[in-house]
Amino acid sequence: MRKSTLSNRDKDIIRTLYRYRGMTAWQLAQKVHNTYTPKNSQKSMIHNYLKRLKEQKLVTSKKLEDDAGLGSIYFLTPSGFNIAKDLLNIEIGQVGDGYLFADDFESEGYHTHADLEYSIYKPPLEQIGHHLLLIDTLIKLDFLDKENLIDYRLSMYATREYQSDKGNGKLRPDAEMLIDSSRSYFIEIDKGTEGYQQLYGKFINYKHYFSQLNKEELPDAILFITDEKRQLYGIKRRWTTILTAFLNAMGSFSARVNLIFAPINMLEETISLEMKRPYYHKLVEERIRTFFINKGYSSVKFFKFNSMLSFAVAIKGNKYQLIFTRLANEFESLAFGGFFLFSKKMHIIDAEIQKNKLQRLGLEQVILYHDRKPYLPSAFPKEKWTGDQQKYMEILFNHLTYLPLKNIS
DNA sequence: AATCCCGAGCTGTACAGGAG
DNA sequence: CTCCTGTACAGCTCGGGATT
Repeated sequence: MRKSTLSNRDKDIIRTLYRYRGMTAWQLAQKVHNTYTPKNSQKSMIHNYLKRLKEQKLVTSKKLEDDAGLGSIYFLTPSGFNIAKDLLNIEIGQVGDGYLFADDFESEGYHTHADLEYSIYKPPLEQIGHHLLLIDTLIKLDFLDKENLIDYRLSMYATREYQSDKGNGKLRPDAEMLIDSSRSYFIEIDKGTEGYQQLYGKFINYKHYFSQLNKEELPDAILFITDEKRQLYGIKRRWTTILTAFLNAMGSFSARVNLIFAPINMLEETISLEMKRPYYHKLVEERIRTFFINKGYSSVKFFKFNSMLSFAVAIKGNKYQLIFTRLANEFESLAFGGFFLFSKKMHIIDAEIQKNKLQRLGLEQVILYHDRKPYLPSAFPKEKWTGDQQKYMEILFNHLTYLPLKNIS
């Protein structure tokens, strides 16, 4: 007979279900066996344990509807939930920031887990597909080949309430990710169910939240993750809708906070670019410099407007060329948002440079890319643009050069 | 007290077969 | 076909008790 005490495996499974709320047997096998592709035997072992835990009424499950895939989602019952709190040494009323990485070597006085209510823990059964795509994304992050530290926390910890001049609000991203403990990203799972108006409302909420933060507190980006199927059909159309809603809603924040869109099967290269972005910025400067020196300019200088909006100036005699430059991934917004702000501030920038008795030749845009050429929508839904954006877009497409970051030799 | 032995329970593998 | 259950079993650990 099996004793009623829990084995280490049982405990591991309960802890994992506490951290990730609800998971499929496959996802659980990935985490518990610490491999991205569990073997059949490892999977069947998880089933064995899950069955026993279900008999002990610590775990329950719900069959998935067809649209969310086959199989079941497993999660803790209220009594399993309480046992998990014991196993994780969660004290009554404990507050934790929810970041998972430090969990295994928790230091004195620092807690990752919080004493949550069961109702907050219980996975959202009406949006199972959405939740499972989130868990897939997080597990994929775990198994990335990475030299940088990536940490994340789920929405139950990432939610924040705020007060802005537009009133009180609540921001509830699906998850939040940290690279190297400092660069922060909000993660949104996109099942394609939200239309333009809902997306616009979502970004307006982000804008209100951002508007009451200090500059240093702004995240690097909002990461939109979509499922794999979308890559085959309609990804560009979907991206254009999201991008338009973002640029219309965010105002000047679209020049500071990036919006990055990636189907889950492109997560590796997207995250890999994010990890190396600070390093790549140096390469960008070298690349731009040689590009313009080769075009006959005598020197190239780099500046930042308001300590954030970077641009370059190439000088030839007493004339200069103004250069807007960005490193961009296939689907991201910063090149657009940055260019909008740059266009608005251009007269100030010009006036500053012209103090040195220089005469402007023109404006040129150079967008650098690493793996994939950035996708620039050829047709934006014009009727949705607000203000001067249509005009700026047309300027952007004028004199636009793409440069690969790596020298193609 | 140190050593040895045994068995209970834990862990992992394998396979048959039911349900959908 | 996949997901899941039921079952069998081998290897291993660990603890209790007997033997030295």
